Amino acid sequence: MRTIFHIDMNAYFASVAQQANPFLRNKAIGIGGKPGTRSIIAAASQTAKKRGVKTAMSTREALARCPDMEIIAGDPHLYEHIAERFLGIFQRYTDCVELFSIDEAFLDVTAWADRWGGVRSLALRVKADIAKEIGAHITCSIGVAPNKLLAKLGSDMQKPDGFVWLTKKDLPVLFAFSELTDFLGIAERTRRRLAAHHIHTLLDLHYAQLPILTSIFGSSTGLRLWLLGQGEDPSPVIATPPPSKSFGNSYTLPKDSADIDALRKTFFALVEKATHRMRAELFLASTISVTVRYADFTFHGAQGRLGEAADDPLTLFHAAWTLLLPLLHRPCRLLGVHLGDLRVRGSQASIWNEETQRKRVLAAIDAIHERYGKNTIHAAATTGVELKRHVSGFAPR
DNA sequence: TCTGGGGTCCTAGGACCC
DNA sequence: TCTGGGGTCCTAGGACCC
Repeated sequence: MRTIFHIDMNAYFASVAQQANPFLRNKAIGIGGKPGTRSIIAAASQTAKKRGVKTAMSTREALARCPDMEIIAGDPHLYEHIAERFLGIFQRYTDCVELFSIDEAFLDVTAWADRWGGVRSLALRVKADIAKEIGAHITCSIGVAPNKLLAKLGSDMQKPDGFVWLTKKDLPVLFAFSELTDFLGIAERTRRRLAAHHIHTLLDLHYAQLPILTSIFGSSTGLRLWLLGQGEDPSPVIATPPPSKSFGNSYTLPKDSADIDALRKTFFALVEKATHRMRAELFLASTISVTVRYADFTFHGAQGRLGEAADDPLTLFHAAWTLLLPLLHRPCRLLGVHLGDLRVRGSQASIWNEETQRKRVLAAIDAIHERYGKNTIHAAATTGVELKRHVSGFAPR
């Protein structure tokens, strides 16, 4: 039997803001985009939550419910920096820590809990370390269970600053009092599909036959759901983060637009951003995909394979734009680009001067962005003059 | 003046090959 | 005139997570 911790930082982005700025403490704050930018609340303080603000609510609706809520811009670098620090704390207590997201982690403490005086004592130590070293305004909820699925359920059961220890013996009670969607991996669509087959509760799922579930959902998802119905989750805690598989950026326009020139500029900036992040991790992309969300909220996309893996924004932009252009026949709400099928950039020096020169130019652009910010240097292609020539040279597959 | 942005994984269906 | 089946790759889209 394994002993798994799931540690969830409470209202993480909002707590970080309140930890950093004492004036924000005990106030209704929400982390989100500027009002007027069709943004949502990524995190809300406890005070704001009490007033009806929920995570992922549109900023507009949140302000309607809580007019004096202060909207604070997110600070991704700070979140990452603090996440590294609590990762460091967790790693003192076990060698098996999986960072599940920026504010959550799974710990496999099977071999370690006794060494730290047992499960409860270990949980208290972790909480104490966070309070002492990161700040008393950043708290966490800890769920403990024999697998990740139940540990995650446990951390959700008591917020903020919770501690819930679940064992197999608790399953009948859990199944009787939880909703299907309380479990990791079941959201609204799956709930509806299950309901269409007369599976409405966790007990229904518990008694559902595996062949039925696989016939509805396919072998992989069907098996996962069946295991979920048994309270089982064999997935291990994976301590080494897997390499990135894609880099993407998307942007919701302040207003729906069909203005090709304006869309091109916006899109170029997106490709540049994704490319820059990819280059920073020394990858080249072999596939490129684009997405559009229209005013009616439907998504459409296209993808293509590059003749040769690339990492420079111009090549990638020209490829992406060729794919995107046919999709821009009606007003767009969102544009997105994803770079995928990544390969590691080789270190071999090019024998061609032109290639070396190109790489130097790109390195210089990266350095300028790094030092002076993202908007300091742009390709002439954004003016549209050189663009046509390049675009005609690319054939999507 | 409804509904973000970063990801991962899965599935369905078609093309193509043997 | 009819016509299997398996495998792989590719694309598009869906579902889910925080």
